[in-house]
Amino acid sequence: MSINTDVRRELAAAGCRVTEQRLAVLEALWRAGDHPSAERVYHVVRRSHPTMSRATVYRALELFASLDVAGTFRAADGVARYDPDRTPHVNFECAVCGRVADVMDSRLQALTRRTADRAGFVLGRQIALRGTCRRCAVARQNYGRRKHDG
Amino acid sequence: MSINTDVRRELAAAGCRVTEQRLAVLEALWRAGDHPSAERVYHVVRRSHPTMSRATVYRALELFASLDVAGTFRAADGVARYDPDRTPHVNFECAVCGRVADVMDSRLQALTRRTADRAGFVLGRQIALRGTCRRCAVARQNYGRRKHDG
DNA sequence: TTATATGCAAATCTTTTGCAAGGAT
DNA sequence: ATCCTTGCAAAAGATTTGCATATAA
Repeated sequence: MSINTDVRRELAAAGCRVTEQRLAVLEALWRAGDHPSAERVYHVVRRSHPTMSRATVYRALELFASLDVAGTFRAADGVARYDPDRTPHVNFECAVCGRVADVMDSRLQALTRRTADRAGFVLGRQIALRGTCRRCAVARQNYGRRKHDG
Repeated sequence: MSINTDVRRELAAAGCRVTEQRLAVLEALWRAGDHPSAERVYHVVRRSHPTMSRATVYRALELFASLDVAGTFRAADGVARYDPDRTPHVNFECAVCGRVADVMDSRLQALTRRTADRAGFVLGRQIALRGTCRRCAVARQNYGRRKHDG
């Protein structure tokens, strides 16, 4: 049971058609590596499907996200990012540079889910935490408090 | 020492000028209530300053965020939100409707910060967790798995 | 006085949408 | 045969930017 097979099943269950384009977007999402934007997926998919349009890529990614075949979140710059990895894990997102670190920590996951539950929230498979990566934190320490650069 | 005074100091320390507009945006940010967008702050500030431009509001909010006078994050819809509350707390953000629940949980905060530290991340005063609020989770259960609505 | 901030309008950038043609079931 | 998808181009919506003018320090 490949991912491909799983997705075919998901699509069928949702009454959606299995098209060449959707499968290509899915593959590109995996190939694209680390939490790619729609634009990045578009460029990767273009290598094998030079005529595919942006609209199709955007629509496929949105469909995958709605079916929970892919995860999605907005980076600090407002651009949507997609994540094909549906294993439960914690994402630390850097609010400055956008870098994302995947962390498996079952204790954090358990406590987080319990607290969310008390607050009336349900967390998805991916738990997202926004912060600043050490590199950006250091850079900010050195230059940040001096002067706002207009 | 009012917030106003604090911000005057912050601005001065950064070499930025204290203007009528910036103070008005700050006040509107507090008045606007729950995690407003720039557009919302603009409308609130307009009530007292009918000639102020959107650009000024956007610039002021960005400045406040960069000085850590306000918190900022992107809602699921890609729109920037601002938060004047700089007390350490956890924000649960609903990825579907955008609702945000503020939670004070020192144990979660402590564990989260410790884990972040191990992953090479520094968390800000606000820790953001993305999930689905119960209302949206229930709605999804009822309608979600049926058919993707084009 | 002098660098910084504002207002306006235009530009930019991501994402969405209407519609006719193509394709899956 | 039917209804979903695609591609294209235009639209939409948020945010940013260039520039002349106004203003805080």
